[in-house]
Amino acid sequence: MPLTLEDIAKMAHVSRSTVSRVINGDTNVNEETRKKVEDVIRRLNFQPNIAARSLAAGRTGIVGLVIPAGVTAIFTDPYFPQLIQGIMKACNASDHSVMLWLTEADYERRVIRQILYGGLLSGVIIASNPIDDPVLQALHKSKMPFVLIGRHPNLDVNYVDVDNLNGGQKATLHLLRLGRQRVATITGPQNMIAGIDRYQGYCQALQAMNCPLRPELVVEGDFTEESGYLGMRTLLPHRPDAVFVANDTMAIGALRALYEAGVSVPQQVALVGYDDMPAAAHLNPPLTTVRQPIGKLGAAAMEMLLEIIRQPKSPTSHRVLQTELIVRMSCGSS
Amino acid sequence: MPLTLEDIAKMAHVSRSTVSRVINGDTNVNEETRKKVEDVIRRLNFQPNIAARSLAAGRTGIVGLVIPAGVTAIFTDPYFPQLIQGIMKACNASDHSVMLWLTEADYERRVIRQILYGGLLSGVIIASNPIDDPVLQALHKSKMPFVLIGRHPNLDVNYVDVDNLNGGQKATLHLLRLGRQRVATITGPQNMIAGIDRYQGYCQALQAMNCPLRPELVVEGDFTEESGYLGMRTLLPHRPDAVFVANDTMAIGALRALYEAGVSVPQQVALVGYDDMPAAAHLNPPLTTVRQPIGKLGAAAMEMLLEIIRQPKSPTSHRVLQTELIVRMSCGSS
DNA sequence: CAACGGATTGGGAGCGCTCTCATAAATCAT
DNA sequence: ATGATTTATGAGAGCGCTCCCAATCCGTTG
Repeated sequence: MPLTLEDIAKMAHVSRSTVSRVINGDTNVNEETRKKVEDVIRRLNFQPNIAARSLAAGRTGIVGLVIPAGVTAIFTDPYFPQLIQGIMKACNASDHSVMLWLTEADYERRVIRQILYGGLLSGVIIASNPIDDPVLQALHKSKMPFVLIGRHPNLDVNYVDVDNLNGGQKATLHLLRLGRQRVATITGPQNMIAGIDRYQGYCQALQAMNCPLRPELVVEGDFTEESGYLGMRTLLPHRPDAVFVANDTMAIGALRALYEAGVSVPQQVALVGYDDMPAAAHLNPPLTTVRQPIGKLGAAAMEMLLEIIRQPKSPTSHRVLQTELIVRMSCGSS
Repeated sequence: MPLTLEDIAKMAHVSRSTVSRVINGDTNVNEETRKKVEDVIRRLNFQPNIAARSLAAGRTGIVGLVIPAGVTAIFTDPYFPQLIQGIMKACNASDHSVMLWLTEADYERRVIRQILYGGLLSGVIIASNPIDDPVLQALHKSKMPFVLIGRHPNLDVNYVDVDNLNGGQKATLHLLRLGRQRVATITGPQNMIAGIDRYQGYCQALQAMNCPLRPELVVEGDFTEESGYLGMRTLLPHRPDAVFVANDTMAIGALRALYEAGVSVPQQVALVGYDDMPAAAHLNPPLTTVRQPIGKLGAAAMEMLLEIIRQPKSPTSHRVLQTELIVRMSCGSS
């Protein structure tokens, strides 16, 4: 039913080869012939069979996007959709398509196999939250071009990231400069680089201001609302007067705990979040937070991947985007 | 570099055909032979080339997921990730893969071409928000198996949906039964079926309770926070004592408008939202809302699609999931 | 004992495309 | 005018798989 190269060739009175040349932009085609063929293609709405092309040529114009499904937090805040949107924009612009893989542990081996040996992908973008993600490991050992979203502490891989260290630092410094004495933090999971880096930023800010790092003012969360709520309850007895929460979703949970405990924000406890999710501006009080350019991050990843596919042997490349502190009322600065 | 059927065949001392049979679960294989072949496959981590299989057999095990990118609201609340997650779960379980397409208007024609003529897809799930989505139209005219998420008022197509009419009805009735006299609504866009149905539910509830439908108590939003805020400001002069807001994101906006105007919730104005997004429980006051089983909806869509792929000529099938009213404080019922 | 049938297996064709090579036509240098 | 080079096109092979048909083997049956 669908048309083939041969059909187009017949209609344009040329050979299959010539049609192929036209489609792939080969320069060795007579201008007139090209016009003729392009005409037929447009008129019949012809689309070359992707599978056949893939088989014959090896390249496919399809990139994989791998997201670990274990991270439930990803599905409660808009990080993930924004990321995808950024990637897809860049994809559309470069005439590529995306295959999506949510890797649940049960299917991990299959996913790896399909990605590496299925022969369908030109490259992969992997939003690898856990540092020791098996898919990442497999990818790293293979020669499949790929880009990691979020830097990796040990592996020498291509990545794009936001400057989480600096972001955590900015947030904490802001609270410190406002005169807060006991600045606590609810961190992200310490097996994810974003969680680690934001926490390191917190530590460095304390150091820079000559404040002691009090272990009782540090609790680890996992980016979920629930863990923010519990974290805040753990923190409360130690009387913090400010908290840097490593993402907005946890900040919402923290806010709930504070509200229940009758603690006023920002008077008694100031709060700074991270992400600037849309709801942040509309919390009560509006949340001061660190904004990260998530859409841009996705687009940057895609651009980098295309570059790597084009130039497979180039040295690993990194791209780090900056964050911005959005001051609202929860930090009590105004 | 990657292995082929032929390689496996050689190692197992059988023919390419036999290996193919084993892989595809053909019963006409000697038990012993099967074991032997499966062994080699497992040992070498062999994965048949998807492109080649697709080319030879026509079927691919890949389904397309089409989401119109125009709908910005999709990216501010977790509807979309939850949907994807539901679909992917069903996909993993059935050994299928997903290609993702966000259709921006600029690339619509290309997307349609690739989906229909690329030869790579076994079927398509389309979350068609606008009723007159061109991709939907094209799909409907083609013989590509597809399932629509959200029913369609005119087209006879396969779909899964939640019972938005009933949901809107339940929410409105709840307010009415609480004794509210002037129940307003901020609707979703009236070119999306979800927006339409929830509004119809509102109308039917009024009717059932013999309340007049007052046009000044109805404003149309577009599912964004901003439109909820503006909608509420439009409504305020007409002194509603309750509002059914067609999604939680708009409810957050409405809440902000009420807060700014110094109107107390739920004392002066009661509020019910729709979606039960995770933040809903943590707003101030916690939001009464209609919960829909989004993940299940995605899984149901995938299951239906698999069914249709298997039985292409069966009559169109529909599946409607029910909603649940989650009562919290914003409706003032307790 | 020849003919027969089912259970297994192997081989060939072909899916629609790209790529290399051969050919033909056109251009250039000598 | 002849050979050499460039430009434009076509033909054939082959990517890795599935599917169909033929071949083989074995146990049955008349």
